[in-house]
Amino acid sequence: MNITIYDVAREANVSMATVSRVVNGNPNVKPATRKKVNEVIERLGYRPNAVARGLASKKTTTVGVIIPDISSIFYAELARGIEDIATMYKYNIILSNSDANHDKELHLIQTMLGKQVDGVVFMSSNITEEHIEELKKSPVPVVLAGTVEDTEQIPSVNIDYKQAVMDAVAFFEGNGHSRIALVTGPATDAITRKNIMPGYRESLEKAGLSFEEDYVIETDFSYDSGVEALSQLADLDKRPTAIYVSSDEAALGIIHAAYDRGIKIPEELEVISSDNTRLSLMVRPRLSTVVQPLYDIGAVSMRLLTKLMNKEEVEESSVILPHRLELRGSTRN
Amino acid sequence: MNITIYDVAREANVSMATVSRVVNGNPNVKPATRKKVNEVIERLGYRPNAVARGLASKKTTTVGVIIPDISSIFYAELARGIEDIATMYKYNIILSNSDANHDKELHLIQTMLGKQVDGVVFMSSNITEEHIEELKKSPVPVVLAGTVEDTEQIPSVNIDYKQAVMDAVAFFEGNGHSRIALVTGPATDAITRKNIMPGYRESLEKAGLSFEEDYVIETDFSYDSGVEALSQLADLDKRPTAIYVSSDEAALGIIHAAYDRGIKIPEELEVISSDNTRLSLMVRPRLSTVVQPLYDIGAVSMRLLTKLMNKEEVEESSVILPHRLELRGSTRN
DNA sequence: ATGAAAGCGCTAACAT
DNA sequence: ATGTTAGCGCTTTCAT
Repeated sequence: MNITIYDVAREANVSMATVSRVVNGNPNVKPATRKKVNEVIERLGYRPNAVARGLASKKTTTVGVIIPDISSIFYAELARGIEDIATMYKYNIILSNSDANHDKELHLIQTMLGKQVDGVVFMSSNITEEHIEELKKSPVPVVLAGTVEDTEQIPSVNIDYKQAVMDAVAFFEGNGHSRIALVTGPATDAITRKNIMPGYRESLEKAGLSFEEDYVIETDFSYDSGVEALSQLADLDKRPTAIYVSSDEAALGIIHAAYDRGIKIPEELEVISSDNTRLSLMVRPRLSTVVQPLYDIGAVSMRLLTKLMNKEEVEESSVILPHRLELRGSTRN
Repeated sequence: MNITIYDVAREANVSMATVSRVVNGNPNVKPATRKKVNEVIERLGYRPNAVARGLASKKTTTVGVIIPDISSIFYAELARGIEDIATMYKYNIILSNSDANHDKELHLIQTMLGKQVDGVVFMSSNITEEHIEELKKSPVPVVLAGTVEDTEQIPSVNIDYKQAVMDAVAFFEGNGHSRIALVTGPATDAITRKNIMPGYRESLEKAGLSFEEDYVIETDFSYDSGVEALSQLADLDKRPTAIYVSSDEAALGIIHAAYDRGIKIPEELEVISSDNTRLSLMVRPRLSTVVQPLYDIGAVSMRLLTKLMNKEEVEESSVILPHRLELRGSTRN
């Protein structure tokens, strides 16, 4: 049997209410009493039971984090930002991988709510109506991190993904390219579908360039799919001279596949990647990238969630963080 | 106010005990009753309160995971293994980053135990006596994942790190090298100190090679420190012709720094790395590595923990998983 | 400043 | 097969 507040109360000759006050830093305790109680706590090695506390107070100081895959470098950085801010505000995190699976996501939401989390940070590559309905029904606040949801019914933190692509394509155009390819994520990825693709088409149009079906390759963001993408692109009659890739890992695949084929980067092919994970520095030439502040997206999401949990007013619940182009060796600058 | 078991009981004209039985799949319920109760549960959208359940049953189906840094590729893979098996056994995970900080680790253990986790998976680069004492005092089982603790007082899952180095050095020796360098982690890293270093020295001795102070470089496992390590090594009068690196990320730094200096790999310099994270495939030439089954270490740790939590007998609580050498482009095979 | 007592929502005997 | 009841270890009024 563990030491309870009751044991402490008895040993210290006070009521459990007083022990509770001491433990919770309630000022209405005589210093002498406080001291005595603290001594007993120390001596007995009393450790408050957070579950009992949670039941009585209806607060668990725990937030749920639903993430597609923690072993992905991209999401791991987001998660780190989330966790750091959570810790700062004395929250713990229940972390679960969804593998971007629709049903798992829905199920995890239920599990988290069942565990009485005080809030949820939700990451997904594709939010459906069903998700939104579920999330809106949540008795505790939910924040989407790096996850788009057009209707803006759920608070979220993102960058302007569309503008990011447009910046990259504009850069390519400025460098005189007319054959600009796009290596994206899968069509199931909402950001790909709703932001990247439209941004790409729009900027081509703006530049007076025609859209070429062949210049768009869908990947699963992986290194291997990047390798494969380059090989498709390189085999084209009119091989593209610039590629925007929406994941660093795939970009590494592209760089290496180009290397294997003797295609010189950036002389014969310029590459701009997205994300700017540490991976972008772990390749030669180093990747020019759109800087997505992943850690910050996580951190700001969690910060926003703390405000929501605290019922503070938030001026804007759809936060757009700034992005920028970081030019390194994979482009001619 | 949320729907409680009591609301369901009233609506279904049964006692709360029956509702509890239905929810928990207790067979002692008439099918008709079960059906009725389930309908009410569905209609009311009843969701059991895990906190109340935890208080009453003294089980939270939650385990604590203390990890140095989830954004490190190495640990993220371990974490994924842990989480997958946890999910398989219906546990959730409270995940916290310790930054390998001694006090934070100790504090996190307390926090987790306060939250009444049913068990803990602990990862650390350096376990002290104090850790062991704390961990032994834990009322719930603890398993160390990828974390060495000589006294074997705490169950753990690892590979034979010493033998791994020795295998690598033996391979180098077989390839005719006599100038074999070691790029390790920091001296604060227990595996470095107690396994890697002794393994390195021992295999040199075995091979009749003398130990050269200059051939050992400590890093913080990072890419940049790998770059720096190579530059130190390359500047030596007797430049080493083979390097064993105990982290993939640092190994990439080494490969690229060598490339920048025009040192040909594997012709002029052979490199074997550790870990075998996906990083090892994201570089040219691809890294030959000691395969550390990171995901499996995590998975087996969690599996072991479930047995311990379940009070099952475990034959061996210090599990050593097999490792092997995977030879790729960074060595002459 | 301190204590008494009523829950929080559930599980787990124990009855029936 | 179902109901009754006593906790689980706290927080939180409400008294004093």
